[in-house]
Amino acid sequence: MTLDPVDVFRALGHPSRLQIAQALSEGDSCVSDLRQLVGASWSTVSQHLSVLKNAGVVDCSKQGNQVVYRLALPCVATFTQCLVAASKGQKVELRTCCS
Amino acid sequence: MTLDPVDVFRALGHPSRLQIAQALSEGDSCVSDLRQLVGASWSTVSQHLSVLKNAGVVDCSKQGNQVVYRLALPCVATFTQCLVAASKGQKVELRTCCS
DNA sequence: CCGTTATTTCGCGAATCAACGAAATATACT
DNA sequence: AGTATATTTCGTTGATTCGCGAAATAACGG
Repeated sequence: MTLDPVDVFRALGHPSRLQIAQALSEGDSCVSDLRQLVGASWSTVSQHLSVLKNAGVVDCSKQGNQVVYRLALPCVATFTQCLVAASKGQKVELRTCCS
Repeated sequence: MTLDPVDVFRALGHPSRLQIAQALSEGDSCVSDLRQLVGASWSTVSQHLSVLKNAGVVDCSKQGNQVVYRLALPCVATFTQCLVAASKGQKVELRTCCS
């Protein structure tokens, strides 16, 4: 859990992992929901979540018999929105980053 | 030059490339300056610049016999600052992103 | 045109990453 | 304890990335 900026970028530099981060920006999720979202095997999704967690992008807690993941770096959501907007040629003003 | 968010993250997910992006946020540079900065061979630096350019993070123009690179996505600088601050446990308010 | 400087492209071996099934671990329920 | 569900870890195999030297390109000055 080093929170090295390079690790954050590398963690998000994969379609499934970015998709997971974007989903978590809308609310916490358990692994099965995320598994359905990205459409990969349990082990693959778990590995992706591990990468995101080690980079400090997400963290998790156990609730009952399932593990709930949440976005630990909200600025990732705003930055990604910014990139998505930029890819459509739009300009975006973002008030806050990092919380 | 797809400007796919995943490509942006992947491009920045390498120490040398992030270093280049951060340097360019302070001002434009030619390739030799960037080569000295990251301390790699010409071919390696050129390849890194190519990755950044294809992702839409930087662009370049020829001035005389040298190629000058500039940061095409200013929000990368603010987001990276945000991550650096977060890694030190600080909170940061950023007014604007993307321009 | 020729040499020089600046940069990119090519090709390759070494290292890292990705995805998955199988096995292991954890937790809850009975 | 024993079973079922949820998730992670392990081992492997194929794909991708990294870094570099050598060769190719581009632009300038003589």
